[in-house]
Amino acid sequence: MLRKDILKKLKQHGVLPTSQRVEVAAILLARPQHLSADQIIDKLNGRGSRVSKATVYNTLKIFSEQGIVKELSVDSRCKFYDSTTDSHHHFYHVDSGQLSDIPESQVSISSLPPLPTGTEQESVEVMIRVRDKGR
Amino acid sequence: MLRKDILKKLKQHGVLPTSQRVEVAAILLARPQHLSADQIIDKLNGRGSRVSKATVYNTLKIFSEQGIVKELSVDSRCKFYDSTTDSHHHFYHVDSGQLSDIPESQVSISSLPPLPTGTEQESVEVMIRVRDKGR
DNA sequence: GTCAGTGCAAACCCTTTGCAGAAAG
DNA sequence: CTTTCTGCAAAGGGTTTGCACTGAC
Repeated sequence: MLRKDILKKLKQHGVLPTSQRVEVAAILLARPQHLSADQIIDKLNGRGSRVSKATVYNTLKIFSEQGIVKELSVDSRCKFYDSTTDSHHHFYHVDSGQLSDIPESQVSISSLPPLPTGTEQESVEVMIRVRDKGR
Repeated sequence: MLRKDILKKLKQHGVLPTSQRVEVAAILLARPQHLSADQIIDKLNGRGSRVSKATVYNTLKIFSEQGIVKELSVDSRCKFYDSTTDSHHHFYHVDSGQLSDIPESQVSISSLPPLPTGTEQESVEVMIRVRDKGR
């Protein structure tokens, strides 16, 4: 994603594009991926950017509140931030903790239960947990 | 669940049924439900049981390792322990953080993607996120 | 100038660990 | 008796908060 498009995206979502926010966005939005705050901090350090830990956390919180990224709670140890905000499904590799996307089109659900009274559906997500063969 | 059946269940899973473990099991296995460690501690205190925080955590860890309960990571703030260990699906009420079960039979998935090479399926779980209507 | 964003460290919360004492087989 | 479990307090790891400083409009 080009810097120009990142600036546009942040503004579209009502987020002031400060240099630190653009740096975080440039890493996370580079491709469809799932990164933890920690992984993002490592990547920032790797490219010589100086963004403090707290700012990364604050930025990710703002991004997910504004719908720029999607927060995932798969592992109770840490949150993951998904650069793909559309509804989609995931493989979760339990041995490595690695998440990967499954396009919505590759899963079809033919029946669902009625929703609890007074609620409306926000999303339906399928998680396929996999492990290394023959463990 | 009767105390006698709890003792049996713990033994079946190779867990020594100490009094603290039986107390924790009695609360969690009372009905199909999802409780956090904290909620269990509150309930123990409420009924006047004296089980330390660390012991509750250690006990829950042992229970989930031995398949007596199922550990769920829905909320990154805390783990939930599910008294239903069979494969099943969940509603997640995003406003309240409340989880509820969906029997496996009420969801049918008609197509799934191929698994990543070298992996085997551990489980397929559907999470339906719902929110209060007209928020 | 004013208001929002940043950096740092300290605070926080849930969970795990270490160790001495207690209990189970 | 030996091994395992318990309780407490302290450590741990990820995340959030408070506050002075900096920077944007």
